[in-house]
Amino acid sequence: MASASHRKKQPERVRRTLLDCAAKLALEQGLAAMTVQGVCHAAGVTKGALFHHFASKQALVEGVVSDLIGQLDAEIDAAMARDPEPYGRYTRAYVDVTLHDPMMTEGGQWAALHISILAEPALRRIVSDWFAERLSRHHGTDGGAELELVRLAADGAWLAYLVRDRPSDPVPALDALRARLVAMTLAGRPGSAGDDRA
Amino acid sequence: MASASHRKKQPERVRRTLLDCAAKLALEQGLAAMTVQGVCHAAGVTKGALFHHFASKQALVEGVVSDLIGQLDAEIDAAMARDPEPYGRYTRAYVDVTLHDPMMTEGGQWAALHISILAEPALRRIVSDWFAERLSRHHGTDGGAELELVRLAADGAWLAYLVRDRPSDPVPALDALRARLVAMTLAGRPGSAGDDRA
DNA sequence: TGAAAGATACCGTTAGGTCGGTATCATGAC
DNA sequence: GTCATGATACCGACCTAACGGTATCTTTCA
Repeated sequence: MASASHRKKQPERVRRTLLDCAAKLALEQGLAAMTVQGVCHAAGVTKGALFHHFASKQALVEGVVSDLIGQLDAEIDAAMARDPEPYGRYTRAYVDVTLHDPMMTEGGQWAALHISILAEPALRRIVSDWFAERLSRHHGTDGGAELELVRLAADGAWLAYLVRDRPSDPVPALDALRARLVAMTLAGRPGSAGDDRA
Repeated sequence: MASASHRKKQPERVRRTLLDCAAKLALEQGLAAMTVQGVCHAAGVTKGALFHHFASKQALVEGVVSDLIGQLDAEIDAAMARDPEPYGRYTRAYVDVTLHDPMMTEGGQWAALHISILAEPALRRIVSDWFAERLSRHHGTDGGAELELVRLAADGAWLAYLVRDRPSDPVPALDALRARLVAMTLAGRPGSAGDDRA
């Protein structure tokens, strides 16, 4: 809040603060409502500083998105590391992370941001590329049709919990759904009975 | 295009034209890029006319959204009327309509608009209410957990085809997925074998 | 001292919205 | 019929505000 003038200069820290504040504002009201003035004010810095660190608003936003995706990426990696079963490992991690409580319940704010991201073509590209890369990387273990169905359902659930802007429902059957989806990934594995993978 | 001044006044027609042009522009470039000036120009009227028919831009946009939802609603009703099997009738119609080719392939333009709609809280409310109403109406025939899963997967597929901004893929396995989802709705019906509805 | 970091003041654009005016329409009286 | 009259439909110039971005000047650090 206080002016950062006659203070010890910490460029990296300011840059991080800018990124964090931008993410926070975007989370609260969506990307469209996020203004550079607002970010500067939240970060206790002036526009001069912001435009010193980021060439444009677009650059700032892309930085935020990359951060977010990196975070998601890391969480998925962590979830995969805890899973002994190779078949469908990525899909399970994906379901686990995207349908994890903090992601959904915490104000449902992630929603606004994610949607805003998808609304902008340039940012959509980033997400799209990440998805494609991740998918091709695990094609060997997660290429089955039933696994794709599971991931689609997870996306749909994410979307559904996103659309209901009434946070009255305390995320009702989310855990049940997650368990069911995880079970589906295991039911289709090679050593299992119902083996109908395409 | 020509000025509608010394012309026979047709308020309803102008209103409709405004709505249609707004929808078209929103489809082409997303809601955020849709400007009242643009709509007026496309409709061959001035801002005075627009703000005479709609109290604000928000009102115009809400009108567009309501129109769109009404259209979707009608398509679903039509699909349901063609379906003899009561169990899961709504879910099948939902899958059929949302994953229908024109909705997806046609320039992928619906995507931009739908996403824009979901990005704005006020509009999200409209969609949310419609969903809730429709769901509660068919709770008797479409309340099963496996049907919910099918609808979620349809939503996920819709989202997936929406995110890929590369229209290079000619909607690959869409028909297969649709068939699979429809089959799932029929497999779980009372007279069938796998009867595990909750 | 000179380059990086940040502040302050300013600009050009563009958007949604307003406002007074004008043309057209629906009436009812005569 | 037609003519006054009030309401509706529409025009078009103007307003205001906020946004992203720039230019320049000051402070801090190595």
